[in-house]
Amino acid sequence: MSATHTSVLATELPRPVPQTELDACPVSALFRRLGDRWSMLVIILLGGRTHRYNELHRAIEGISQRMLTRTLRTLEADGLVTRTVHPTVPPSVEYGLTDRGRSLLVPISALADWAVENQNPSGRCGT
Amino acid sequence: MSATHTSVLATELPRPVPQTELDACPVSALFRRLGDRWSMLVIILLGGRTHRYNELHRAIEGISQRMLTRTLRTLEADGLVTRTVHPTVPPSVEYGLTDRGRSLLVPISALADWAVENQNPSGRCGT
DNA sequence: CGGAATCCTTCCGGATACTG
DNA sequence: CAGTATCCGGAAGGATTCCG
Repeated sequence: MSATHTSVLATELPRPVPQTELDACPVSALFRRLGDRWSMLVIILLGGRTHRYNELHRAIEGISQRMLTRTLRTLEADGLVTRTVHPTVPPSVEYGLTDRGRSLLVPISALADWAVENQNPSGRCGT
Repeated sequence: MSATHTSVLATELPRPVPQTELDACPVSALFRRLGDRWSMLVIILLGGRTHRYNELHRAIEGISQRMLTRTLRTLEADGLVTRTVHPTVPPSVEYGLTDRGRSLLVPISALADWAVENQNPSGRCGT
């Protein structure tokens, strides 16, 4: 295919973003991933026990159906959350943490301890 | 002050968001706070040694001046980063971590270990 | 009950230009 | 050198409606 042409009309991108090693930082990527509005709250709630969809919806209080579904689906795709559909009528869907999800709770709780001691006062998670 | 009037032309907000206990979760708030595009990278870089402004600007490569300044100022306001102005000419500004900032690196590194083992392969931070 | 689809607003963050 | 000021596009996320 005409080899390495590097013509003036270059096909290469006009430097959209040089993230060659930006998101290569794993902990930065993880913070970005879980730093959205709801992911951490869902993980912490599911860390206690499994929850059904509407159970999460009421427990979090303020999340929209749209965002609850999106958050759960993304966490599932990341291998942190399990989704179990019970084919009853009406349907029942139960969410929980995977082994990886539970293993994440360990460093999370270390960070939580730091947050409680160093940041805002009166901190509870609503669990 | 005409007591609790609650007039029809109420001055109160139309329910902006019921975050009574949403951001009350300290670890969720911390993730939100550090889950932006640049904060973690800046913290990690400053964890190695102090840096001058343009030093950070070149090291991160992709951050705009606007966001670098904003990120540093917010981290400073949170008591995680120090800002030292040397009144030379041309001016020189040095950034570093506070004691609190360094203490944060401990639980961060635990999370970093988890991220390296469980998430994306080939992870380095560019330090 | 547990969503999906659509619309609409807010805000994060990049690009650019200028300054002490 | 170390910022500030302004403009602007895209992504995040809420509200509402409809569906199996």
